[in-house]
Amino acid sequence: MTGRGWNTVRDLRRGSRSTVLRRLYFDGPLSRQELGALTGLSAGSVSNVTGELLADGLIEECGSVGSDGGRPRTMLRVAAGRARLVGVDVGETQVRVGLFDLTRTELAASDRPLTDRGRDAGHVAELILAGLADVLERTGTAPGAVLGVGVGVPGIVDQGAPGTDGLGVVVHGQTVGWDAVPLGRLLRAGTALPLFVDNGAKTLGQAEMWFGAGRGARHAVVALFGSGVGACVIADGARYRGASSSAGEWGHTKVHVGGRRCRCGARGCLEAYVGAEALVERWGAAPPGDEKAGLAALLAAAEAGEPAAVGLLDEAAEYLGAGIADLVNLFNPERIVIGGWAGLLLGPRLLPGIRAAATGYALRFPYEHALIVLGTLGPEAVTMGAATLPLSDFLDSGGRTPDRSHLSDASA
Amino acid sequence: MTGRGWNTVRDLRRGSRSTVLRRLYFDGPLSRQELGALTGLSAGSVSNVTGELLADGLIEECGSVGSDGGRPRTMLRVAAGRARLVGVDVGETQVRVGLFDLTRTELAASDRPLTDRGRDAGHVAELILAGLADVLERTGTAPGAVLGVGVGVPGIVDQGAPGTDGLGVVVHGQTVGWDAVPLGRLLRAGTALPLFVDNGAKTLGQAEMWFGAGRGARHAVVALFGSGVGACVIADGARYRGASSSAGEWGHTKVHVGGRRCRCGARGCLEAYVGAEALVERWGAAPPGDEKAGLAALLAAAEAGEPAAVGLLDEAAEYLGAGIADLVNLFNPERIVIGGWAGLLLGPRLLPGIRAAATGYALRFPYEHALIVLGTLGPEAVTMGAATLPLSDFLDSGGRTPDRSHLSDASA
DNA sequence: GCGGCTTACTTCACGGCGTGATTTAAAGGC
DNA sequence: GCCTTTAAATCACGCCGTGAAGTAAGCCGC
Repeated sequence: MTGRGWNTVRDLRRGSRSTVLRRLYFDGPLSRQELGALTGLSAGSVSNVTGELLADGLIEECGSVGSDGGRPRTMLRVAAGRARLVGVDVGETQVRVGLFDLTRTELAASDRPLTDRGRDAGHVAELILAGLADVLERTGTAPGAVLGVGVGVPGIVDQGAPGTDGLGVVVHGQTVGWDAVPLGRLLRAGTALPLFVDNGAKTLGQAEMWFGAGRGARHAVVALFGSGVGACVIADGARYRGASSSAGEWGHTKVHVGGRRCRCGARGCLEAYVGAEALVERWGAAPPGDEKAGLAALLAAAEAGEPAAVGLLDEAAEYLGAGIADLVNLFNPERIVIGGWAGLLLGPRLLPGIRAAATGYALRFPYEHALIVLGTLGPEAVTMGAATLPLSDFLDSGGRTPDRSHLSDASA
Repeated sequence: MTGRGWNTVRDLRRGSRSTVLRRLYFDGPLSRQELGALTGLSAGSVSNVTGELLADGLIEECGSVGSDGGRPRTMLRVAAGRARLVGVDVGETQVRVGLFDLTRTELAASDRPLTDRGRDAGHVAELILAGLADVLERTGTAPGAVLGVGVGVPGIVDQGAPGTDGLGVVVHGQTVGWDAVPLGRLLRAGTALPLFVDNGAKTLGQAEMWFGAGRGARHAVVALFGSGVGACVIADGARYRGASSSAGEWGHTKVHVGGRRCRCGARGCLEAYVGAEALVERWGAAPPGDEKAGLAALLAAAEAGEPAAVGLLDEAAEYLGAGIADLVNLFNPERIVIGGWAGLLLGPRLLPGIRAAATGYALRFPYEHALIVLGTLGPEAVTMGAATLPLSDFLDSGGRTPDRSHLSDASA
């Protein structure tokens, strides 16, 4: 433990650069003037810092707007083309690799279906590396232009010792049969790019917070409703990770002590009642195999008024409302975003029921301060969310382009 | 929004002073040498900062220890007598005001029973102010020597606009019938001292974290088990408050959707199964009136092997274990501390059952990183916890003794 | 179409910061 | 009594953000 690592005047500068860069990234083109008001920096410092960022090519001027008879404001924005980001979604049926510019425009993507070796981590690592090489080559992107590779995976991600550049990352994915898979090491063997690995649900949540329904909230919970149920907690503007990066396992909250058995082994988990897998299984009338098709069929049956389906969905709304009430009581967020592919599908139908149930189950005071909304991003946002991992690092560092000259000849 | 308020070199100094002061406060006497290693500051800066703090009288030298043939280290510690703190516990039957020195030695205390006007906030404010004047007078403490008054109250505390020095504090206490009580304004009318108000459970949790079973943990949850059930969440070393300061309402987590009715109006809350009030009521064999005596009687009956009592407590352990599993899954803490007066009473008996239940209900990975322990502080720690509120402000500010010259003639 | 006005931005002297090298202080060992 | 060892103080240096003063670049009234 070495204090808080905020000791030197140099850190002050890094902080200023980071603040300015973040503002420009999220709040679009801004003049130096506005930047000063927004960041609390003096006009002199803003000039100084923006001058540096301009010289580094990280930001650029983009026109000017008149100002009431005075000198017009020169607008500044992040230079989109300066660097690129890679996001990877390790899903249940495929591995998707996306290449983005800094303003999250997708330049290329590569989908590779998981074969039956899908549970083999080495195979997954190969697919990731192949997809990475593919998108880099197709877009003619030099490895040095890539800020980093963010990977969203199923399961709990143990970040290992800090400062090892992702090398110590270990993944525990009970549902895909990964037990302490050293994904960091597997990937590091094939690329020298900076690596950032996190749980896929968390990267989707991050995307929803940065670009979707969570924008602007400082305290929020993104509830992810898919085959299972998870959550991504944002406390004071930052992902809340907990002691070992596994915070937010909402799906295994107990809603019926001693109740229905869950795939995690315990009884009475929320997931055992409202997870897509559980819903389809409990309905029993869906063609087996394709979970998404099954859930869509369940929804269609409910829309058609079939009592069993209606009852199941009403019950799911009730349980989700109770689960969300727990989140409201415990985290006191200003916003709850319902995302995930199942949330996207069932959300419009379930939302009124969820709100009604949550109203009854949550404490009045925190509930009055919380807004329950549906996510606005589709499932393809997982890659984008994964790409926010290196992006976040980039913004935190104030736009340091790390010295990666060793990459010039190393292949990606 | 004005950036992060960490802009000037002056803030850097404040940060250094704060870091050094915190270290000295929590990790006892330290030499400048050790201080450097622990804070990450260079030897020069440590000398500089400690010199300043010595000149301000905030710290003092206390002997020296030899060092292997070299110049001996001069030890430094916080000067206990330099300033004083007041902590107030607004309980269900009395108001307790405690005066402490900086090292939390209690110099004086004043208990005032709540009359039947206990639900009247104005009356409570009068008792607090009377107790405050009492302890100050008995110890001959000048108001200017008091860093601030921390008050722990039942209910949810809305801090109001920041920077108003507690003036905007409003308390919503459903259980004591307080609806939007402007406690800040009521107290400000009687004292000019800095005010800090928070939920009593949270102040007790803070005390447990600083001086009790939570010491040293960065991520922890203090589960408070009393008449009702609450929790104090510590994320990354700091109290997690949420959007409107009401985070941690663990007692109303749903353990049985649609189950037993809770005093909050909802059904199936944890509190309705394991709160002391609920336990005594469900047992039915206790003399009415005194809840603590009733719970003690229940415990005695269980120790004597009476089946109804044993069953009730076993069930409570099961529910508490499930509730703690929820906390482990959602917050991923490294430690869970069970506190509160009922926790103090029943803890030793319930702990094995709680651990067994939590093992089964929590996910394996986060549970392996979490330790469930009993609190070590008695209920009188609420006042001490309340006193940590001004203390925390003092340490954060790097030991600024705020300019309160206007207090010299103002009575407390 | 020219001087004044308004607004945006840049420049710069200043005080303050932490660092790291150097110097001074204070012990023990021989 | 001198050398070694360790702790702490001192100081020049480079860098920071501020705030005041100066400059750039448009409008407006005449």
